[in-house]
Amino acid sequence: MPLQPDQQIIFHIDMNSYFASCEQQANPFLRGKPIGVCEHLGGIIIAPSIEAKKFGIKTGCPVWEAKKIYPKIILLYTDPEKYRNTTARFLKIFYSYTEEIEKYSIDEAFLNMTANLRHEKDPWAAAGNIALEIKASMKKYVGDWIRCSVGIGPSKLIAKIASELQKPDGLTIVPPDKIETLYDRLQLTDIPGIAKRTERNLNALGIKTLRDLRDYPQSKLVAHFGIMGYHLSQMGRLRGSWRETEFGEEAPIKSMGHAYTLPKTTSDRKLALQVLYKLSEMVGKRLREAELAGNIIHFITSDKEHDYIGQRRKLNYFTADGREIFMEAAKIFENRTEARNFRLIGVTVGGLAEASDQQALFEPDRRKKRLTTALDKINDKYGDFTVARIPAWQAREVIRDSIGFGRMKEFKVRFKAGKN
DNA sequence: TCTGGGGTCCTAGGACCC
DNA sequence: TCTGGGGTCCTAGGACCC
Repeated sequence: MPLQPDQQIIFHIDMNSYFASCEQQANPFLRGKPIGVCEHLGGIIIAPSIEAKKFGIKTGCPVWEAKKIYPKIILLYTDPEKYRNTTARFLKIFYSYTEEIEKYSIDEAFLNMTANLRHEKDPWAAAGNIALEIKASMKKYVGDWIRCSVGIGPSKLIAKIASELQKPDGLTIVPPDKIETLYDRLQLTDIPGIAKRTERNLNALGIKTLRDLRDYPQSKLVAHFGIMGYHLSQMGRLRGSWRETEFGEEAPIKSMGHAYTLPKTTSDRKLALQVLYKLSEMVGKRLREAELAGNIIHFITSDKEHDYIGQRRKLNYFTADGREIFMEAAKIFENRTEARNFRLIGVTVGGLAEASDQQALFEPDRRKKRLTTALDKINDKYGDFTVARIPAWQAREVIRDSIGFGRMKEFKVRFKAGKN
């Protein structure tokens, strides 16, 4: 039966064990082997390969535990650029089918295929064939080891749920008349938007299954959860999803930040400030590259017990200057004297606007702008932190000592403002 | 050896304004 | 005499996603 005018066919395509697969694609030696991608060895496995998953190593498993489960696991550090390049390649394939794409994350996307299938006699079967075609193209142009699971349904929510049902290398089609069968297969936490916390709250109301949620009076959910109750009720009916955005529109970037987990918890405030300085410069650089500037500085730290302390402050100016970001974040840090032990340090800039729109507020000082541009050029050429400015305040020492911190190069270059 | 790093959205209270 | 009501902005924190 052809599609009704108001019906849609949405694909959700989700890469399997993405970061690990990219590594296996890049290096034949790793193929077919249990590997794990991590940020550092004291951390967690961000992406176990399909082979590692067979041993029971899951995403989020601490590295030491993974080693206990399978001592010969091959560990690799993340290589974001590699993953971004691979993503660009599979998106190119998707765009050859439709412009109506929502990039949901680095390894998944929604495709609105309605227009492609509108005139098919059996659009759902035809959808399956297109999915197989896309998979074949992926194998050919992206690589054998980048496998994906495709979910096809009448809405983003159903498509997303469908793609989860069969992994790896899956294909699951859920036409409208099959939605009902999902209730036998899904738990509350299989619905995107319902995680542990919400599940616990629902359980407290006697809601244990997705059917329970569907049959629970919406008015009672709203009375209990406020607007969330309405969304939960919709989720129980497998309708909508409040996080959905429009197809084809790039969502503007709202915040940009970096965080770093120290190898060990420390109470050394100076070290924490050094980390903060480096992170601030990294954020500033990214903002400038994106031609953005922001006016909200959000500093965050957590201790060994993962107790987070965060504080944000709105500035009366816009900035994309790492040094300014650092000084504002450091002010917040200095005020939070109750934070004594540090494991994680983070800084995020929000309230983003396009730098060109904010020119007057953003860089009132043209000399400073020239300086920033010149510094960026040098650092692009010779590596980050080849040159850095030292602010004339009490943290001068912090920044001076930061040169050489972590991956920074130990260059010290005298640099005068305005001469380049 | 004891849990990443990038984000988004929502809430709720207080300040402030008219 | 015994405390309006609506709106906006700001901020910290919670929950969730990949």
